[in-house]
Amino acid sequence: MSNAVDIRRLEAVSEEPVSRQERKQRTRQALLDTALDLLADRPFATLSLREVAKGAGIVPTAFYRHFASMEELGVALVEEATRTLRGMMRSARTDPDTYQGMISASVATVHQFVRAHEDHFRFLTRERYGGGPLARSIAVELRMFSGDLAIDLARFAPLRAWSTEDLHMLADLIVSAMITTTVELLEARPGEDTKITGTAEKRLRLILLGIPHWKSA
Amino acid sequence: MSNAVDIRRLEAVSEEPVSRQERKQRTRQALLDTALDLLADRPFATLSLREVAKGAGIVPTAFYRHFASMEELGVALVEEATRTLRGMMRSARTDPDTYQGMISASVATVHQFVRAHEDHFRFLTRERYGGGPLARSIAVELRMFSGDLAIDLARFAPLRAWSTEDLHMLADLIVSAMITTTVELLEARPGEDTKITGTAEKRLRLILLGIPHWKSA
DNA sequence: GATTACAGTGAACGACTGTACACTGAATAG
DNA sequence: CTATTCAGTGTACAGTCGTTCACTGTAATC
Repeated sequence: MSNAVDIRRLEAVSEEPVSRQERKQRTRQALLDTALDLLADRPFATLSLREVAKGAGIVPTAFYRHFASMEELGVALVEEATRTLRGMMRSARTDPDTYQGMISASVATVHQFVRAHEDHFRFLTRERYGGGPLARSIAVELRMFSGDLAIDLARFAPLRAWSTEDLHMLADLIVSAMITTTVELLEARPGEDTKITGTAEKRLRLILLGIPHWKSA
Repeated sequence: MSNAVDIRRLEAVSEEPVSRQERKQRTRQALLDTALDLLADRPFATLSLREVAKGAGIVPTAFYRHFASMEELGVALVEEATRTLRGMMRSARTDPDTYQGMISASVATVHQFVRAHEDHFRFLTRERYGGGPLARSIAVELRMFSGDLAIDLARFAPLRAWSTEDLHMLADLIVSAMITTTVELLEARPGEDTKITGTAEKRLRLILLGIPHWKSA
């Protein structure tokens, strides 16, 4: 659980001199980590400044040395999580080999990233639809994600003739299918992963099957 | 805004004698309506018992005459909202005419129901991924919804040979596309509706285009 | 070596939270 | 007509909340 803090506190043991900047940055990260921990089973709006501060091992008033408000902490969290998201996008960009190869590679990438950064993805999927100010900035980020995907898709031979509008429609459809998969993975009990990724691949295959027969009207 | 209460309070004007049961049921409904109002821009977990009670025109302690806790109020809200959802499902069940007719009719039904019950759909989409105990019961309800859709789909000629597993995969895909559309409608600025429903129809068309060429794996 | 900058401290505040308890008054039951 | 039921009242209490303010001790600067 929230033991990240205690580990961090051990830095006194290692003999390397820690600059003030480094110390500050570590506390800041401890705040972010604590918040992410607490977010495992609650929406962001229910976090209190005091409990985040306590979890990070500082007194409530010291919180303000790092963020002007909880909302600002939330924005930083969105940035951290979307960095992971962009990393995933970068990993998934692969040479258009076969349809099937591309599908299973993409699903595998999503699977791997979700499992390696569960808290980031949980945060993003939770707060995306949660209302509040974070939802808006996450929506912007997801739109960029979808836009990038549309650009990638445009390079595929069967899609070269598609209008940008249709490409965005397709990209949105793929993204929302992937979000569904992400949520399923986050809610899965152990051992259900292969079933979920299998269904995810089927969904993508079905979508891509329609592409050759598409007429925009 | 939250004037539902005041309207309700006018019942004293109408001369019909109101039984005690009726009065109680009205207050209960006022609590639900107030909560739904407050949920317009905040997650459920941030609602306080006191403000819901105040909005319904009763003192905080009287809240307990109707619900044992806010969570129980939330469960009642899920029931109310899913009643709307089932109503939509019933309306959308139409004779399998043409593909295109079925698609535009379904999208039109979703559009109409979302606009007529924005607060219910906002509540469902927000809390579905919001964590907490409500998310689970909403997930159960959505799975039933998806299951019903799978059964309906099985009646279509091109889908008669499909395995139940594949039918569920297809139903889930359609449901998540529809949820995306719902969220888009709820976030839309006035005038964007036709663009959104247009895209929604395209998404469904693309999905259905793949069906004739499907081979299970 | 003296001075400054600043991350973290600790007490105090007013506002708000859920809930316990004893109550009132009117619709209902006998 | 009397007794009971029960939705709603009002007070009170112990917690938690965000934020204020004056402070301390040490790393960084001159």
